[in-house]
Amino acid sequence: MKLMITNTLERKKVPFEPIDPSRVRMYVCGPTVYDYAHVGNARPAVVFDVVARLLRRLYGDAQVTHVANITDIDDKINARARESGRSIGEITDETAAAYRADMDAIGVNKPNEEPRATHHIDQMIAMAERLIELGHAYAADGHVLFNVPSMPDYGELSRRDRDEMVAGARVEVAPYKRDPADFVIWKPSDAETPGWESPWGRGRPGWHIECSAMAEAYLGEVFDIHGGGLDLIFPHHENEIAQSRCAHGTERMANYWMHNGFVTVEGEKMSKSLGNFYTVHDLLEEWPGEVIRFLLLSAHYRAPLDFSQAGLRESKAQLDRLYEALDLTRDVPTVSEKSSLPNLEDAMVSVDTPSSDYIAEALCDDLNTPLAISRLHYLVSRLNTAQAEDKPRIKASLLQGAELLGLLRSTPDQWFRGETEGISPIEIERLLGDRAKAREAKNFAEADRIRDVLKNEGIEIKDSPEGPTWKRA
RNA sequence: GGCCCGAUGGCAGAGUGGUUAUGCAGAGGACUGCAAAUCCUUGUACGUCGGUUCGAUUCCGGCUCGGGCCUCCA
Repeated sequence: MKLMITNTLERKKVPFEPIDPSRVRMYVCGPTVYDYAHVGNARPAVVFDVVARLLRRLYGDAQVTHVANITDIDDKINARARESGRSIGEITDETAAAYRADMDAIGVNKPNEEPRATHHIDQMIAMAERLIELGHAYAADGHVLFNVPSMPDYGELSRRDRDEMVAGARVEVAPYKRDPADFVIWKPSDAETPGWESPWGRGRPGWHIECSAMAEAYLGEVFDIHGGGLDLIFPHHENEIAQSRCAHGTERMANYWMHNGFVTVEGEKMSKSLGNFYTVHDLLEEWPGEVIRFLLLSAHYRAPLDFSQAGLRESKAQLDRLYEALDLTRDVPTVSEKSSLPNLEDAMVSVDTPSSDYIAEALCDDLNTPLAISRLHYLVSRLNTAQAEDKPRIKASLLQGAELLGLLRSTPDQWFRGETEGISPIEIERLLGDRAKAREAKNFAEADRIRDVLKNEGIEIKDSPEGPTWKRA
Protein backbone atom coordinates (compact mmCIF):
# COMPACT_ATOMS: atom_id res chain seq x y z
CA MET A 1 0.00 0.00 0.00
CA LYS A 2 1.61 3.17 -1.24
CA LEU A 3 0.42 6.67 -0.52
CA MET A 4 -0.24 8.62 -3.72
CA ILE A 5 -0.79 12.36 -3.64
CA THR A 6 -1.80 14.84 -6.33
CA ASN A 7 1.02 17.34 -6.17
CA THR A 8 0.00 20.79 -7.38
CA LEU A 9 3.62 21.46 -8.27
CA GLU A 10 3.50 18.71 -10.86
CA ARG A 11 -0.24 18.69 -11.55
CA LYS A 12 -0.33 14.95 -11.26
CA LYS A 13 -0.64 12.09 -8.85
CA VAL A 14 2.73 10.93 -7.56
CA PRO A 15 4.01 8.53 -4.89
CA PHE A 16 4.67 10.17 -1.54
CA GLU A 17 8.21 9.84 -0.27
CA PRO A 18 8.99 11.69 2.94
CA ILE A 19 12.37 13.38 3.20
CA ASP A 20 12.84 11.56 6.50
CA PRO A 21 10.41 8.69 7.21
CA SER A 22 11.04 9.10 10.92
CA ARG A 23 9.82 12.68 10.78
CA VAL A 24 6.99 13.43 8.35
CA ARG A 25 6.26 17.14 8.29
CA MET A 26 3.10 18.90 7.14
CA TYR A 27 2.09 22.56 7.22
CA VAL A 28 -1.49 23.65 6.59
CA CYS A 29 -2.73 27.20 6.23
CA GLY A 30 -5.24 27.86 8.98
CA PRO A 31 -7.81 30.55 9.58
CA THR A 32 -7.57 34.26 10.10
CA VAL A 33 -9.33 34.70 13.40
CA TYR A 34 -11.81 37.54 13.23
CA ASP A 35 -15.10 35.66 12.92
CA TYR A 36 -16.64 32.21 13.35
CA ALA A 37 -15.28 29.54 11.02
CA HIS A 38 -17.51 28.81 8.04
CA VAL A 39 -17.75 25.55 6.13
CA GLY A 40 -15.13 26.84 3.70
CA ASN A 41 -12.68 27.04 6.58
CA ALA A 42 -13.83 23.70 7.90
CA ARG A 43 -13.15 21.78 4.69
CA PRO A 44 -9.33 22.10 4.67
CA ALA A 45 -9.27 21.54 8.43
CA VAL A 46 -11.16 18.25 8.03
CA VAL A 47 -9.36 17.17 4.86
CA PHE A 48 -5.89 17.69 6.29
CA ASP A 49 -6.98 16.17 9.57
CA VAL A 50 -7.63 12.98 7.59
CA VAL A 51 -4.26 13.35 5.86
CA ALA A 52 -2.63 13.61 9.29
CA ARG A 53 -4.56 10.57 10.58
CA LEU A 54 -3.45 8.57 7.55
CA LEU A 55 0.17 9.67 7.86
CA ARG A 56 0.16 8.74 11.55
CA ARG A 57 -1.23 5.35 10.62
CA LEU A 58 1.41 4.83 7.94
CA TYR A 59 4.45 6.27 9.68
CA GLY A 60 3.54 6.19 13.37
CA ASP A 61 1.94 8.80 15.54
CA ALA A 62 5.15 10.21 16.98
CA GLN A 63 6.77 10.47 13.57
CA VAL A 64 4.27 12.99 12.17
CA THR A 65 4.43 16.73 12.82
CA HIS A 66 1.31 18.57 11.76
CA VAL A 67 1.46 22.36 11.96
CA ALA A 68 -1.55 24.59 11.29
CA ASN A 69 -1.15 28.30 11.82
CA ILE A 70 -3.54 30.79 13.34
CA THR A 71 -3.36 34.17 11.68
CA ASP A 72 -4.00 36.77 14.33
CA ILE A 73 -2.59 39.83 12.61
CA ASP A 74 -4.45 41.01 9.57
CA ASP A 75 -6.19 44.08 8.28
CA LYS A 76 -9.57 42.37 8.51
CA ILE A 77 -8.97 41.91 12.21
CA ASN A 78 -7.91 45.54 12.52
CA ALA A 79 -11.09 46.63 10.76
CA ARG A 80 -13.19 44.45 13.05
CA ALA A 81 -11.51 45.96 16.09
CA ARG A 82 -12.20 49.49 14.89
CA GLU A 83 -15.86 48.70 14.20
CA SER A 84 -16.50 46.98 17.51
CA GLY A 85 -14.28 49.09 19.71
CA ARG A 86 -12.80 45.92 21.15
CA SER A 87 -9.13 45.16 21.36
CA ILE A 88 -7.44 43.00 18.79
CA GLY A 89 -6.22 40.58 21.42
CA GLU A 90 -9.73 40.14 22.73
CA ILE A 91 -11.12 39.40 19.27
CA THR A 92 -8.39 37.01 18.23
CA ASP A 93 -8.28 35.12 21.53
CA GLU A 94 -12.02 34.68 21.55
CA THR A 95 -12.23 33.69 17.89
CA ALA A 96 -9.31 31.30 18.15
CA ALA A 97 -10.97 29.60 21.11
CA ALA A 98 -14.26 29.36 19.21
CA TYR A 99 -12.41 27.93 16.23
CA ARG A 100 -10.80 25.24 18.35
CA ALA A 101 -14.17 24.37 19.93
CA ASP A 102 -15.83 24.13 16.50
CA MET A 103 -13.03 21.96 15.15
CA ASP A 104 -13.27 19.68 18.19
CA ALA A 105 -16.98 19.31 17.49
CA ILE A 106 -16.35 18.18 13.93
CA GLY A 107 -13.64 15.78 14.99
CA VAL A 108 -10.55 17.69 13.92
CA ASN A 109 -7.64 16.59 16.08
CA LYS A 110 -5.45 19.28 17.46
CA PRO A 111 -2.36 19.65 15.29
CA ASN A 112 1.00 19.27 16.99
CA GLU A 113 1.47 23.01 16.74
CA GLU A 114 -0.98 25.86 16.17
CA PRO A 115 1.41 28.78 16.05
CA ARG A 116 0.15 32.34 16.21
CA ALA A 117 1.55 34.91 13.83
CA THR A 118 1.96 37.54 16.55
CA HIS A 119 4.23 35.19 18.48
CA HIS A 120 6.66 34.97 15.56
CA ILE A 121 7.25 38.59 14.58
CA ASP A 122 10.96 38.27 15.37
CA GLN A 123 11.34 35.36 12.98
CA MET A 124 9.52 37.30 10.26
CA ILE A 125 11.78 40.31 10.70
CA ALA A 126 14.82 38.03 10.63
CA MET A 127 13.67 36.44 7.40
CA ALA A 128 13.00 39.85 5.86
CA GLU A 129 16.52 40.95 6.78
CA ARG A 130 17.99 37.82 5.30
CA LEU A 131 16.09 38.36 2.06
CA ILE A 132 17.40 41.92 1.87
CA GLU A 133 20.97 40.73 2.48
CA LEU A 134 20.65 38.18 -0.27
CA GLY A 135 19.32 40.73 -2.72
CA HIS A 136 15.82 39.26 -2.95
CA ALA A 137 14.13 42.09 -1.09
CA TYR A 138 14.51 45.80 -0.51
CA ALA A 139 13.27 48.45 1.88
CA ALA A 140 11.37 51.37 0.42
CA ASP A 141 9.15 53.96 1.99
CA GLY A 142 8.75 52.06 5.28
CA HIS A 143 7.95 48.86 3.39
CA VAL A 144 9.97 45.79 2.69
CA LEU A 145 9.21 44.31 -0.69
CA PHE A 146 10.11 41.03 -2.24
CA ASN A 147 11.73 41.60 -5.60
CA VAL A 148 10.12 39.08 -7.93
CA PRO A 149 12.62 39.44 -10.83
CA SER A 150 15.34 38.29 -8.41
CA MET A 151 13.84 34.81 -8.59
CA PRO A 152 14.08 33.36 -12.10
CA ASP A 153 11.57 30.54 -11.60
CA TYR A 154 8.97 32.54 -9.71
CA GLY A 155 5.50 31.26 -10.56
CA GLU A 156 6.21 27.53 -10.79
CA LEU A 157 3.31 26.56 -8.52
CA SER A 158 0.58 28.62 -10.16
CA ARG A 159 2.16 28.32 -13.61
CA ARG A 160 1.83 31.97 -14.11
CA ASP A 161 3.89 33.94 -16.53
CA ARG A 162 5.12 37.01 -14.74
CA ASP A 163 4.89 39.35 -17.70
CA GLU A 164 1.35 38.35 -18.53
CA MET A 165 0.47 38.73 -14.92
CA VAL A 166 1.78 42.23 -14.79
CA ALA A 167 0.10 43.10 -18.06
CA GLY A 168 -3.25 41.88 -16.80
CA ALA A 169 -2.93 43.38 -13.36
CA ARG A 170 -5.95 45.40 -12.35
CA VAL A 171 -4.34 47.13 -9.44
CA GLU A 172 -2.40 50.29 -9.61
CA VAL A 173 1.26 49.75 -8.98
CA ALA A 174 2.51 51.42 -5.83
CA PRO A 175 5.23 53.96 -6.65
CA TYR A 176 7.75 52.43 -4.24
CA LYS A 177 7.79 49.11 -6.11
CA ARG A 178 10.80 48.40 -8.29
CA ASP A 179 8.80 45.87 -10.25
CA PRO A 180 5.02 45.74 -10.58
CA ALA A 181 4.96 42.11 -9.43
CA ASP A 182 6.86 42.82 -6.20
CA PHE A 183 4.88 42.06 -3.09
CA VAL A 184 4.90 43.32 0.47
CA ILE A 185 6.81 41.52 3.21
CA TRP A 186 6.54 44.28 5.78
CA LYS A 187 4.45 47.43 5.84
CA PRO A 188 4.29 50.50 8.06
CA SER A 189 1.57 50.95 10.69
CA ASP A 190 0.07 54.25 11.70
CA ALA A 191 -0.61 55.07 15.34
CA GLU A 192 -4.05 53.42 15.38
CA THR A 193 -2.87 50.22 13.74
CA PRO A 194 -1.05 47.46 15.59
CA GLY A 195 2.63 47.45 14.89
CA TRP A 196 6.01 46.21 16.03
CA GLU A 197 9.34 47.95 16.05
CA SER A 198 11.53 46.89 13.17
CA PRO A 199 14.65 48.08 11.32
CA TRP A 200 12.24 49.84 8.94
CA GLY A 201 10.23 51.58 11.62
CA ARG A 202 7.03 50.58 13.35
CA GLY A 203 5.08 48.23 11.16
CA ARG A 204 3.40 44.90 10.64
CA PRO A 205 3.98 41.86 8.46
CA GLY A 206 2.52 41.34 5.02
CA TRP A 207 0.26 38.42 4.35
CA HIS A 208 2.70 35.76 3.24
CA ILE A 209 5.72 36.12 5.49
CA GLU A 210 4.08 34.61 8.56
CA CYS A 211 3.72 31.19 6.93
CA SER A 212 7.27 31.23 5.62
CA ALA A 213 8.60 32.16 9.05
CA MET A 214 6.48 29.74 11.05
CA ALA A 215 7.03 26.83 8.69
CA GLU A 216 10.74 27.41 9.04
CA ALA A 217 10.47 27.65 12.83
CA TYR A 218 8.57 24.39 13.27
CA LEU A 219 9.44 22.28 10.24
CA GLY A 220 12.75 23.51 8.93
CA GLU A 221 13.81 24.84 5.57
CA VAL A 222 12.36 22.06 3.41
CA PHE A 223 9.51 19.84 4.54
CA ASP A 224 7.12 17.30 3.07
CA ILE A 225 3.56 18.55 2.62
CA HIS A 226 2.07 22.00 2.44
CA GLY A 227 -1.70 22.22 2.27
CA GLY A 228 -4.52 24.69 1.95
CA GLY A 229 -7.41 25.79 -0.18
CA LEU A 230 -7.24 26.04 -3.96
CA ASP A 231 -7.54 29.81 -3.82
CA LEU A 232 -4.30 30.07 -1.89
CA ILE A 233 -2.20 28.80 -4.79
CA PHE A 234 -1.88 32.34 -6.00
CA PRO A 235 -0.69 34.60 -4.63
CA HIS A 236 -0.27 33.23 -1.11
CA HIS A 237 1.55 29.97 -1.69
CA GLU A 238 3.48 31.27 -4.66
CA ASN A 239 4.83 34.06 -2.50
CA GLU A 240 5.54 31.81 0.45
CA ILE A 241 7.61 29.68 -1.87
CA ALA A 242 9.46 32.71 -3.17
CA GLN A 243 10.31 33.95 0.33
CA SER A 244 11.29 30.61 1.79
CA ARG A 245 13.27 29.30 -1.13
CA CYS A 246 15.16 32.54 -1.61
CA ALA A 247 15.84 32.93 2.11
CA HIS A 248 17.11 29.37 2.36
CA GLY A 249 18.63 28.90 -1.07
CA THR A 250 16.69 25.68 -1.57
CA GLU A 251 15.09 24.10 -4.63
CA ARG A 252 11.84 23.50 -2.78
CA MET A 253 9.95 24.84 0.17
CA ALA A 254 7.80 21.74 0.44
CA ASN A 255 7.94 18.70 -1.81
CA TYR A 256 4.19 18.13 -2.03
CA TRP A 257 1.53 20.79 -2.33
CA MET A 258 -2.05 19.73 -1.75
CA HIS A 259 -5.05 21.95 -2.40
CA ASN A 260 -8.67 21.33 -1.56
CA GLY A 261 -11.54 22.52 -3.76
CA PHE A 262 -14.08 25.16 -2.99
CA VAL A 263 -17.28 24.83 -1.04
CA THR A 264 -20.50 26.16 -2.52
CA VAL A 265 -23.70 26.60 -0.55
CA GLU A 266 -26.95 25.35 -2.05
CA GLY A 267 -25.26 25.45 -5.45
CA GLU A 268 -24.02 29.01 -5.16
CA LYS A 269 -20.63 30.42 -4.40
CA MET A 270 -20.47 31.13 -0.73
CA SER A 271 -19.86 34.79 -0.09
CA LYS A 272 -20.34 37.25 2.67
CA SER A 273 -22.06 39.68 0.32
CA LEU A 274 -24.67 37.10 -0.67
CA GLY A 275 -25.04 36.27 3.01
CA ASN A 276 -25.20 32.58 2.16
CA PHE A 277 -22.36 31.27 4.27
CA TYR A 278 -22.85 28.65 6.95
CA THR A 279 -20.74 28.91 10.04
CA VAL A 280 -19.82 25.72 11.84
CA HIS A 281 -21.02 27.36 15.02
CA ASP A 282 -24.56 27.81 13.64
CA LEU A 283 -24.71 24.39 11.99
CA LEU A 284 -23.83 22.75 15.30
CA GLU A 285 -27.07 24.12 16.73
CA GLU A 286 -28.97 21.77 14.45
CA TRP A 287 -26.65 18.97 13.45
CA PRO A 288 -24.18 16.67 15.16
CA GLY A 289 -20.62 17.65 14.31
CA GLU A 290 -20.12 14.30 12.70
CA VAL A 291 -22.81 15.02 10.12
CA ILE A 292 -20.97 18.18 9.08
CA ARG A 293 -17.73 16.24 8.91
CA PHE A 294 -19.29 13.42 6.90
CA LEU A 295 -20.66 15.84 4.33
CA LEU A 296 -17.26 17.49 3.97
CA LEU A 297 -15.70 14.08 3.32
CA SER A 298 -18.39 12.82 0.95
CA ALA A 299 -16.74 14.37 -2.09
CA HIS A 300 -13.13 14.03 -3.12
CA TYR A 301 -11.06 16.81 -1.55
CA ARG A 302 -10.01 18.37 -4.85
CA ALA A 303 -13.54 18.43 -6.27
CA PRO A 304 -15.95 21.23 -5.54
CA LEU A 305 -18.33 20.44 -2.69
CA ASP A 306 -21.87 21.70 -2.45
CA PHE A 307 -22.87 22.18 1.15
CA SER A 308 -26.66 21.92 1.30
CA GLN A 309 -29.48 21.03 3.65
CA ALA A 310 -30.19 18.02 1.43
CA GLY A 311 -26.57 16.99 1.78
CA LEU A 312 -26.77 17.28 5.56
CA ARG A 313 -29.88 15.11 5.62
CA GLU A 314 -28.21 12.55 3.36
CA SER A 315 -25.11 12.53 5.55
CA LYS A 316 -27.23 11.98 8.64
CA ALA A 317 -29.02 9.08 6.93
CA GLN A 318 -25.76 7.43 5.95
CA LEU A 319 -24.32 7.82 9.44
CA ASP A 320 -27.55 6.38 10.86
CA ARG A 321 -26.91 3.26 8.82
CA LEU A 322 -23.37 2.94 10.16
CA TYR A 323 -24.46 3.53 13.74
CA GLU A 324 -27.38 1.14 13.33
CA ALA A 325 -24.88 -1.64 12.67
CA LEU A 326 -23.02 -0.71 15.84
CA ASP A 327 -26.29 -0.62 17.76
CA LEU A 328 -27.16 -4.10 16.53
CA THR A 329 -23.76 -5.37 17.66
CA ARG A 330 -23.66 -3.47 20.93
CA ASP A 331 -22.84 -6.66 22.85
CA VAL A 332 -20.26 -7.85 20.38
CA PRO A 333 -16.75 -7.33 21.76
CA THR A 334 -14.14 -5.97 19.43
CA VAL A 335 -10.91 -7.80 18.99
CA SER A 336 -7.83 -6.04 17.82
CA GLU A 337 -7.39 -6.95 14.22
CA LYS A 338 -4.33 -8.55 12.81
CA SER A 339 -2.44 -6.01 10.82
CA SER A 340 1.06 -5.42 9.67
CA LEU A 341 0.77 -1.77 10.68
CA PRO A 342 2.55 0.53 10.76
CA ASN A 343 4.36 -1.25 7.97
CA LEU A 344 1.64 -1.21 5.37
CA GLU A 345 3.84 -2.20 2.46
CA ASP A 346 2.95 -5.86 2.87
CA ALA A 347 -0.51 -5.44 4.31
CA MET A 348 -3.01 -7.80 2.79
CA VAL A 349 -6.02 -6.01 1.46
CA SER A 350 -8.74 -8.43 0.62
CA VAL A 351 -12.43 -8.12 0.04
CA ASP A 352 -12.90 -11.57 1.56
CA THR A 353 -11.24 -10.74 4.83
CA PRO A 354 -11.69 -7.00 5.06
CA SER A 355 -9.71 -5.12 7.64
CA SER A 356 -9.35 -1.43 8.30
CA ASP A 357 -6.50 -1.59 5.80
CA TYR A 358 -9.30 -1.72 3.27
CA ILE A 359 -10.19 1.82 4.30
CA ALA A 360 -6.57 2.93 4.50
CA GLU A 361 -5.99 1.65 0.99
CA ALA A 362 -8.77 3.86 -0.38
CA LEU A 363 -7.28 6.86 1.42
CA CYS A 364 -3.83 6.07 0.10
CA ASP A 365 -5.15 6.78 -3.38
CA ASP A 366 -4.94 10.55 -3.10
CA LEU A 367 -7.26 10.59 -0.10
CA ASN A 368 -10.24 9.03 -1.84
CA THR A 369 -12.66 9.64 1.01
CA PRO A 370 -15.84 8.82 -0.98
CA LEU A 371 -14.39 5.43 -1.81
CA ALA A 372 -13.37 4.98 1.81
CA ILE A 373 -16.92 5.77 2.91
CA SER A 374 -18.33 3.24 0.45
CA ARG A 375 -16.00 0.69 2.01
CA LEU A 376 -17.32 1.60 5.44
CA HIS A 377 -20.75 0.69 4.08
CA TYR A 378 -19.33 -2.54 2.75
CA LEU A 379 -17.97 -3.42 6.19
CA VAL A 380 -21.38 -2.62 7.66
CA SER A 381 -23.04 -5.00 5.22
CA ARG A 382 -20.54 -7.65 6.16
CA LEU A 383 -21.12 -7.01 9.84
CA ASN A 384 -24.90 -7.25 9.42
CA THR A 385 -24.70 -10.59 7.64
CA ALA A 386 -21.71 -12.19 9.37
CA GLN A 387 -21.77 -15.30 11.51
CA ALA A 388 -21.52 -14.50 15.20
CA GLU A 389 -17.93 -15.67 15.45
CA ASP A 390 -16.83 -13.28 12.69
CA LYS A 391 -18.56 -10.21 14.06
CA PRO A 392 -15.91 -9.11 16.59
CA ARG A 393 -13.25 -8.93 13.93
CA ILE A 394 -15.40 -7.09 11.41
CA LYS A 395 -16.70 -4.69 14.03
CA ALA A 396 -13.12 -3.87 14.98
CA SER A 397 -12.21 -3.28 11.36
CA LEU A 398 -15.18 -0.99 10.92
CA LEU A 399 -14.30 1.07 13.98
CA GLN A 400 -10.62 1.30 13.16
CA GLY A 401 -11.35 2.17 9.55
CA ALA A 402 -13.84 4.82 10.61
CA GLU A 403 -11.27 6.25 12.97
CA LEU A 404 -9.03 7.07 10.01
CA LEU A 405 -11.86 9.23 8.73
CA GLY A 406 -12.61 10.57 12.19
CA LEU A 407 -16.09 9.04 12.04
CA LEU A 408 -18.11 6.84 14.41
CA ARG A 409 -16.67 8.65 17.40
CA SER A 410 -19.90 8.34 19.38
CA THR A 411 -21.57 5.29 20.84
CA PRO A 412 -24.90 4.23 19.33
CA ASP A 413 -26.49 5.31 22.60
CA GLN A 414 -25.13 8.80 22.25
CA TRP A 415 -25.96 8.90 18.57
CA PHE A 416 -29.56 7.67 18.72
CA ARG A 417 -30.54 8.38 22.31
CA GLY A 418 -28.32 11.24 23.37
CA GLU A 419 -29.58 14.08 25.52
CA THR A 420 -31.15 16.77 23.44
CA GLU A 421 -34.16 18.94 23.91
CA GLY A 422 -37.53 17.20 23.80
CA ILE A 423 -39.04 14.33 25.69
CA SER A 424 -36.83 12.86 28.41
CA PRO A 425 -35.58 9.28 28.43
CA ILE A 426 -37.45 8.70 31.70
CA GLU A 427 -40.74 9.71 30.11
CA ILE A 428 -39.96 7.57 27.08
CA GLU A 429 -39.29 4.56 29.28
CA ARG A 430 -42.56 5.14 31.14
CA LEU A 431 -44.55 5.19 27.87
CA LEU A 432 -42.70 2.12 26.65
CA GLY A 433 -43.70 0.37 29.87
CA ASP A 434 -47.35 1.25 29.27
CA ARG A 435 -47.07 0.03 25.73
CA ALA A 436 -45.53 -3.26 26.83
CA LYS A 437 -48.49 -3.86 29.13
CA ALA A 438 -50.92 -3.06 26.32
CA ARG A 439 -49.13 -5.44 23.99
CA GLU A 440 -49.14 -8.16 26.58
CA ALA A 441 -52.90 -7.72 26.83
CA LYS A 442 -53.04 -7.82 23.00
CA ASN A 443 -54.46 -4.33 23.11
CA PHE A 444 -52.67 -3.35 19.91
CA ALA A 445 -54.76 -0.25 19.34
CA GLU A 446 -53.41 1.21 22.59
CA ALA A 447 -49.91 0.02 21.75
CA ASP A 448 -50.05 1.79 18.40
CA ARG A 449 -51.47 4.91 20.01
CA ILE A 450 -48.43 5.09 22.30
CA ARG A 451 -46.17 4.51 19.33
CA ASP A 452 -47.78 7.48 17.62
CA VAL A 453 -47.44 9.64 20.72
CA LEU A 454 -43.71 8.91 20.77
CA LYS A 455 -43.42 9.32 17.05
CA ASN A 456 -44.80 12.83 17.39
CA GLU A 457 -42.01 13.47 19.85
CA GLY A 458 -39.50 12.32 17.23
CA ILE A 459 -38.97 8.96 18.89
CA GLU A 460 -38.92 5.74 16.89
CA ILE A 461 -39.66 2.49 18.64
CA LYS A 462 -38.10 -0.73 17.56
CA ASP A 463 -39.31 -4.08 18.89
CA SER A 464 -36.90 -6.93 19.21
CA PRO A 465 -36.85 -10.32 20.89
CA GLU A 466 -35.02 -8.70 23.80
CA GLY A 467 -37.67 -6.04 24.20
CA PRO A 468 -38.28 -2.63 22.69
CA THR A 469 -35.59 -0.05 22.02
CA TRP A 470 -35.97 3.53 20.89
CA LYS A 471 -34.07 6.25 19.15
CA ARG A 472 -34.43 9.87 18.22
CA ALA A 473 -35.17 10.13 14.52
C1' G B 1 -7.77 38.43 -22.35
C1' G B 2 -4.39 34.62 -19.58
C1' C B 3 -4.28 30.15 -16.50
C1' C B 4 -6.94 25.90 -14.42
C1' C B 5 -10.86 22.55 -13.33
C1' G B 6 -15.43 19.86 -14.15
C1' A B 7 -19.85 17.60 -17.06
C1' U B 8 -21.77 9.91 -14.52
C1' G B 9 -28.64 7.03 -13.28
C1' G B 10 -34.33 10.81 -9.29
C1' C B 11 -30.23 12.82 -5.79
C1' A B 12 -25.17 12.45 -3.82
C1' G B 13 -20.76 10.37 -5.61
C1' A B 14 -16.42 6.73 -6.94
C1' G B 15 -14.29 4.21 -10.87
C1' U B 16 -12.93 1.71 -15.40
C1' G B 17 -10.47 0.72 -22.73
C1' G B 18 -14.58 -4.79 -22.88
C1' U B 19 -17.87 -7.74 -17.29
C1' U B 20 -21.45 -0.84 -15.52
C1' A B 21 -19.07 0.99 -7.34
C1' U B 22 -21.48 2.70 -2.89
C1' G B 23 -25.28 5.31 -0.19
C1' C B 24 -30.02 7.86 -0.14
C1' A B 25 -34.73 7.91 -2.55
C1' G B 26 -38.26 4.29 -5.60
C1' A B 27 -40.36 -0.86 -6.60
C1' G B 28 -41.10 -6.09 -5.08
C1' G B 29 -40.20 -9.87 -1.36
C1' A B 30 -38.57 -12.19 3.63
C1' C B 31 -39.11 -11.18 8.80
C1' U B 32 -42.86 -8.53 12.19
C1' G B 33 -49.55 -8.31 15.71
C1' C B 34 -48.31 -3.53 13.26
C1' A B 35 -43.94 -0.83 12.61
C1' A B 36 -38.74 0.07 12.59
C1' A B 37 -34.19 -2.03 11.59
C1' U B 38 -31.98 -5.88 8.84
C1' C B 39 -31.66 -9.24 4.71
C1' C B 40 -32.82 -10.70 -0.54
C1' U B 41 -34.30 -9.04 -5.51
C1' U B 42 -34.83 -4.88 -8.82
C1' G B 43 -35.19 -0.36 -12.52
C1' U B 44 -33.02 4.09 -14.64
C1' A B 45 -25.93 6.71 -16.27
C1' C B 46 -21.72 8.15 -18.22
C1' G B 47 -22.96 16.64 -21.99
C1' U B 48 -22.17 17.02 -27.57
C1' C B 49 -19.64 16.17 -32.34
C1' G B 50 -15.56 13.83 -34.45
C1' G B 51 -10.86 10.74 -34.09
C1' U B 52 -7.78 6.41 -32.33
C1' U B 53 -9.34 1.18 -31.41
C1' C B 54 -11.81 -5.23 -32.79
C1' G B 55 -14.30 -2.37 -28.91
C1' A B 56 -14.66 4.19 -25.36
C1' U B 57 -18.42 6.46 -20.39
C1' U B 58 -13.00 5.59 -19.84
C1' C B 59 -7.59 7.91 -24.48
C1' C B 60 -7.14 12.42 -28.12
C1' G B 61 -9.28 16.93 -30.45
C1' G B 62 -13.29 20.50 -31.45
C1' C B 63 -17.91 22.36 -29.43
C1' U B 64 -21.57 23.54 -25.65
C1' C B 65 -22.54 24.35 -20.69
C1' G B 66 -20.92 25.16 -15.62
C1' G B 67 -17.19 26.58 -12.00
C1' G B 68 -12.57 28.65 -10.10
C1' C B 69 -8.05 31.78 -10.09
C1' C B 70 -5.57 36.25 -12.15
C1' U B 71 -7.71 41.60 -6.32
C1' C B 72 -8.97 40.05 0.25
C1' C B 73 -10.60 34.91 0.45
C1' A B 74 -10.24 28.07 2.78
